[in-house]
Amino acid sequence: MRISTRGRYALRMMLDVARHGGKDSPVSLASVSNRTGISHGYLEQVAMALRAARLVRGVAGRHGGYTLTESPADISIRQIIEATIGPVCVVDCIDEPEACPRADYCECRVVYGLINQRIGEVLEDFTLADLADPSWTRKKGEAIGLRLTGLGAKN
Amino acid sequence: MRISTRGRYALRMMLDVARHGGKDSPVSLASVSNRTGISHGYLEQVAMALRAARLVRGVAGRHGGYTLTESPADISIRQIIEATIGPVCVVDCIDEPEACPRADYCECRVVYGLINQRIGEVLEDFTLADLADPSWTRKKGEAIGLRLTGLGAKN
DNA sequence: TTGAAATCCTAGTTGACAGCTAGGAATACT
DNA sequence: AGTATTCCTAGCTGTCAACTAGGATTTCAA
Repeated sequence: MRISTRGRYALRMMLDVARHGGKDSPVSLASVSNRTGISHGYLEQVAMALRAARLVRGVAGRHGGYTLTESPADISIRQIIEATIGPVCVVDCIDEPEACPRADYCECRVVYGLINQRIGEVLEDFTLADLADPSWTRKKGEAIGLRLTGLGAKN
Repeated sequence: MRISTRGRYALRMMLDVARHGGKDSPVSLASVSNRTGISHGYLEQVAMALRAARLVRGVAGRHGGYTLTESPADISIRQIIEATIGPVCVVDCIDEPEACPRADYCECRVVYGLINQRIGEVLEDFTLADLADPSWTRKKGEAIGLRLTGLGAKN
């Protein structure tokens, strides 16, 4: 029941690109790496996945880097996560009933389906723009009782 | 983002015990193994975790087995899952801010917290009694668009 | 009192995969 | 020509899920 670092790095990277880049000013992975502390090599792999999903555009060569293909308000967290770690699917039998011979009459599958749906909802409901907005983050953070002292202090 | 087989087996076992056992008629792992197809040896490990969490009581010796310590309506899915795979925690930084130096000002953490909360809610809201009830299962299954033909046909 | 059927407990095995690193293209600006 | 970037593939390593194996202990019944 974990979100892999790959998916989390993708979120960090997208947030960084949203903040430090513009339509015609790509953000280099070297700078993302500096700010986030994620290794350049690993970032490349994450970036490739994001590019394949058309969430970012790569600009090779000097002064190159990555730009968002859409406005942050139009990029859901779900798109970012699924681009890097695949479809949200807590158990194979949800998407592929044939994966489990018990699928046809399995009560547990309903529970897994419910969980899957809820996770999808959260991911779908929020966008990169929400994440980038300190007031949103603070509000939501308080709502679930997270201690967050220095919001937006870095990166 | 997966639910491990360990947790799923626990759910299957508890459902099986709820259905085939009574207060004074324990269900043996051999019979659970026969009905569910889960190996006896692995079931033992799952059962030990459930026992440690006081969800089942073990009765050694001939005609022994396991009984539920409470009525199915009083056992939440969450208790079963957490007994076997630990606390629901999609990312370490939620429960232990010190696990990540960025925790204090990390926007992503809010998203993870939200996801974590929702997962917990589903798990908390439903009980073993719900799962054991075919009408509940059918209703919820339809609500999320799952194809379920032979509900309750086996086990 | 012996044996069968059960839980109880620990240790070891195996394969997969997350999470990287390394190294070398190709590309584009100065 | 040189430098800073993306682009792409291959390999490495440790961890962990998912078992298997084997034995000790408990209980009951013939």
